Amino acid sequence: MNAPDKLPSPRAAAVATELRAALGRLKRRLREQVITGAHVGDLTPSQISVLLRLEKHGAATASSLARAEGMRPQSMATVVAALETAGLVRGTPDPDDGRQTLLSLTDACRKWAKEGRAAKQDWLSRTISARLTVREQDDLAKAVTLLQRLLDE
Amino acid sequence: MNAPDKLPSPRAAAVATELRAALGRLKRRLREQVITGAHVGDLTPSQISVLLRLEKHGAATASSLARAEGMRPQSMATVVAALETAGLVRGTPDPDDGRQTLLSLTDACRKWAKEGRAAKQDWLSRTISARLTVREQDDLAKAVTLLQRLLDE
DNA sequence: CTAATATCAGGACAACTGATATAT
DNA sequence: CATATATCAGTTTTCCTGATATTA
Repeated sequence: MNAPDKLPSPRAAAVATELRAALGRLKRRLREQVITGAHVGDLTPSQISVLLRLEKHGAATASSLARAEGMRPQSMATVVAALETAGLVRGTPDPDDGRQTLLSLTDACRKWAKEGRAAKQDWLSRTISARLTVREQDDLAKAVTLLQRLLDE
Repeated sequence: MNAPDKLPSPRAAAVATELRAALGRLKRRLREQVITGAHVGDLTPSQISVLLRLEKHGAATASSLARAEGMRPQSMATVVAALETAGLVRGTPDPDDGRQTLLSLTDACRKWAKEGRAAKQDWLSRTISARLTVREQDDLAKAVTLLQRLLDE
């Protein structure tokens, strides 16, 4: 992959700095949208992440989700509770292990995601679509996979 | 640029979703570092953003910084206060307008940034350097400028 | 008894809103 | 007086830690 340097290259440091700055601004912008817009499509990043994971890897317990997301089980419980009241996720007790509650997407959620209704009303999607060329959208997508690799440690 | 569609493309929606998810995880990881590590290099994204802006555009008031960052003046005041106690930023009263306090980087901050000492001890920089090829770092940098364009509205 | 899961209660942090003082 | 800046105080959100019950 890369030379196993102990010290980051100046380039890496610069990218990291700019990325941090952009991160803060993006976070504020997203929250702004969540608060002002009454759109269902504007879920918190944590909630989105959980839905995505359930869709990709199937049903899971709250604890395993918390581990996967690098979050405490108690925090994940809050996220899951929100998704349950929104009707996007459903919990069924595991017949084999009474401690666990298996979480899965509801049909309503699948339909909702498939139709893309959520995303289309979403500020970030709209902005990406409006201000970036298709080529640039590809670049951004590639960068996101790079980010995911960093986060999977 | 792009076709002025009212509805985002499916691609844009997908990128937005993944980006949101990555955002949440990255945010948690960064905070973790800020808390555990006593490194000076680990500032909050807001603080980084302010330093970057002062370096690029020169001295500014807290209010103008707040406008530029899309933040409330009161919130910015907290950020600035933290930077002042860290000795990275200094406020001098505007001789022409007694209401304003002009903020500028201290020499210590410039030196600190120039040496890159801050960034080199930083988790994000280290990880980018260690887990991404130089080519991929370029891709990431390009994507960050795209993000900045989105945020400048 | 030990380990894993779920849940309740309280705390820290960074943003927010509202209100007030001061200077132009 | 009207406007802009700075600041004080309280609220919200999302994560955190600690403690406790339940079940395998």
